[in-house]
Amino acid sequence: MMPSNQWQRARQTRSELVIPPGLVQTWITQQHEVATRMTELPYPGLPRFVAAADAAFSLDGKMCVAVAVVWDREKTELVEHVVARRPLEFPYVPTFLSFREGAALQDAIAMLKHAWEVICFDGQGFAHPRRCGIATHISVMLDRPGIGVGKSRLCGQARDPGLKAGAWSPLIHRQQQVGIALRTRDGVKPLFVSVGHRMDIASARRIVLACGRGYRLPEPIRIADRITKVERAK
DNA sequence: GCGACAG
DNA sequence: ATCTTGTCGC
Repeated sequence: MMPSNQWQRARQTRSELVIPPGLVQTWITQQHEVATRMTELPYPGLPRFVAAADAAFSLDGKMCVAVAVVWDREKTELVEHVVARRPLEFPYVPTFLSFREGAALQDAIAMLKHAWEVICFDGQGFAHPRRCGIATHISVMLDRPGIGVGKSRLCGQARDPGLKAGAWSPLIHRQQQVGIALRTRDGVKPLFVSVGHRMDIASARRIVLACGRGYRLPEPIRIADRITKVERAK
């Protein structure tokens, strides 16, 4: 049967993966339901143990390789990292990233033995058309504080923040602030930070900056990203 | 109908 | 995300 959506047709040639007819509608329903359960509240102080989760593909492109780490912000050192693998079932379709990578990421997070207080994700949280990016989706499932850290924008518009590290500007989507564009390093492209769950944007900004070690990405995500590229070869 | 579109 | 060469700047 021919794919019904243009984006599905465009992607399947390269990915070989197809989304069964009707599944997208149930995904949209799930996202609305999960968004309903998200809570926004200030996170007091700064967490000592910050987790992060990131994913990559195996070299043959058939597996999702997920890495979760726990980083000690006070000692600025990695205390744990774990790896989980799952077959890729769906192609990448904008706004449905969590259905492609979410299961593997949750497997990895569940493997962590060390305690953590906040978790950072590579992708949007509230800054999503249905306010349910991967950071919100997984954080709500875990019912733990989470932050979305995107390297690029999914939706909304933001003025370019000042050039100095720490500068930021609100990210607005449909008259609503959904996150911020945050300059984490002088002169480099800003990050798009948004709330995942049990968090507010001021706290998220504070925490992301507190995890910075002079690079664009906060250290826990940068470390997870690096491990991910080593593990995909195995 | 057209353009935009996390990883 | 992944592929992929040289190039610019500290």
